[in-house]
Amino acid sequence: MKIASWNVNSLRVRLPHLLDWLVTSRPAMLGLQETKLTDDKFPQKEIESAGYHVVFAGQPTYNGVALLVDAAHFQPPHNVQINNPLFPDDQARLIAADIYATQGKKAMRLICGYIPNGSEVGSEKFDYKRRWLTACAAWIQQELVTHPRLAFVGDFNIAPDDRDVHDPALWHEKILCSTAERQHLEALFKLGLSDAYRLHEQPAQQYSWWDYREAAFRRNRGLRIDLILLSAELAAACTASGIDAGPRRLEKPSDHTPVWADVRL
DNA sequence: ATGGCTTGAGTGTCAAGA
Repeated sequence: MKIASWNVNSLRVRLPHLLDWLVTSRPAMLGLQETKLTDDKFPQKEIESAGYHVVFAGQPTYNGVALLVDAAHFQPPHNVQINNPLFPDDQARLIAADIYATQGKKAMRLICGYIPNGSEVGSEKFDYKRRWLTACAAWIQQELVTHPRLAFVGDFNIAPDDRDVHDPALWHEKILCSTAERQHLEALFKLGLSDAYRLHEQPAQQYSWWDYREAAFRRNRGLRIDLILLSAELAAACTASGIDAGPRRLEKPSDHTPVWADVRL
């Protein structure tokens, strides 16, 4: 069963890419970020026609997250939580749900997050990112108490270490790569979550995001900032993980590409 | 080099992303 995450950078523009990817990759569960749609404009029918249950939380212009679950194997999401109950936020950045198999067995708690970008180290938005991440860790800690099988997927807007950066010198202590941001990620690891990508051997220089400018994708000047974090129980059941750069090669792509982990459920 | 693309909003041009 494939668990995946994709920052689509406008679901209105990227819907054809998403529908194609659902057919070719058939993820069991998928978290989307940057849908950039209000809920009245969400393409629910198109996604349901592709065989997926979907829940979503949007706002005008920015942010927006969604969870897709394969309707052939799972019930519609239960106990849907939008945003962090410990952190009042007018930005739509988190959605969580309990996922049950059609036979009734609980599969996991699935959380999709669009972590703030932070703009620039030391800026007001950077401060928001840090407060957001502190509250996020407190909430995840609570969630793990009741949900030992937990997957937290999303655009974390943090490259875990220098292996995840095309040019570590260029990005040294810059936004997405600063020590402070990496410590927030470490705090999530200390709660017992693992970066699914690093559970398995991986080719060097694989990234999940490339700037639209200066032919960054062609030159593979990217960062790995889209992650699948698994609780210990799910990490033990993770058989493979990777990044699918295929959608980044299409016409009018998202600047992010899907990341995935295979988990025995 | 603070640009360089892309999106949404909205019709001129800017904010925001990473």
